[in-house]
Amino acid sequence: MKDMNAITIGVLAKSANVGVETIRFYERKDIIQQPPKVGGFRHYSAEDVRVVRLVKKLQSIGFTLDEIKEFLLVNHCCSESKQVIRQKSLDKIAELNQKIVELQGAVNALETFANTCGNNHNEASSCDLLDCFDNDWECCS
Amino acid sequence: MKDMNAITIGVLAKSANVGVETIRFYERKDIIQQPPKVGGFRHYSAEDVRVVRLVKKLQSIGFTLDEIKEFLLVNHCCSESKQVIRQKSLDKIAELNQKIVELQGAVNALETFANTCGNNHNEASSCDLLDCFDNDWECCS
DNA sequence: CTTGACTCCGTACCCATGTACAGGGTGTAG
DNA sequence: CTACACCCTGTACATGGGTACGGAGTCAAG
Repeated sequence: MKDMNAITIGVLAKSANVGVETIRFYERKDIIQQPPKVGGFRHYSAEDVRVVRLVKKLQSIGFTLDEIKEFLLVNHCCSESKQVIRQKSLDKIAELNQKIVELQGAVNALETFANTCGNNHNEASSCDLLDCFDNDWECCS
Repeated sequence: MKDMNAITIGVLAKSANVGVETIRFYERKDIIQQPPKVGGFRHYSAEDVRVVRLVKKLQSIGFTLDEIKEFLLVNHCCSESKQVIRQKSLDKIAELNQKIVELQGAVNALETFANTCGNNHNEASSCDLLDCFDNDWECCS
């Protein structure tokens, strides 16, 4: 008798909007734990869906899979480990804030570019990408 | 008689903070133009330094090399092409603004995490990454 | 004229992050 | 029973963005 509410790998993949192969890939890489198997099939919990979604979220804000692995590993651990991950969080916050500044600079540069260059038909406009981006904001990596 | 101020590939690489191989790689990929050669050696201009730096800047704010290539190609072109790149700039601005919002959400989540979880010695603290990130902000990719 | 730092080209290799089979098993609906 | 959708393991391939290496040429200083 099959539990129709069972979260199989396909269901998990769909819920987290990734491919089935990606889930298996994450398990091979120890980013997520392989769940217990029922009849040879992986049997996930609702929490696993949240975990995979978190992985994608962290990835989209610039974490590598290795960093994500570390965060997830330490997350459920004892408090001395938590101090480690707390520091990493603070570092990451600084990094993200730096990135936000950088992106804001890029938005400004692109706006200048779009306004002064693409917006008119003056072929001799002196503005080009180099000039628009040649301000004093720096890229961080 | 060698011009000691000549910008060789090594000088360019150092000025732009990349490897020599990276420059050659960019030339193979037509991201930057191969400069005239003097005695068989590539001979760059000051503008080339700006170009390579721009490439790294654009890359760091999320452009792929293909996108960068396109931007650089169209940049010096006639005005109908400029309308194309102008639209692409506007699209990119929207994308970056979206990313800024996302990063800001991430900063908030990480701050919550750092404050409520790593900051005390309460092992039973219910807070974990999942909870901190489980708000309604979405990741865009 | 030799040595050392630099360059050339071409090709092969590397890492991160997946994606795609091949060849098989399982479970339920018709 | 058979078809079908799904799952398994293992391995190979793909893509973006470099990085390294072999074997050879160039130049200026000692």
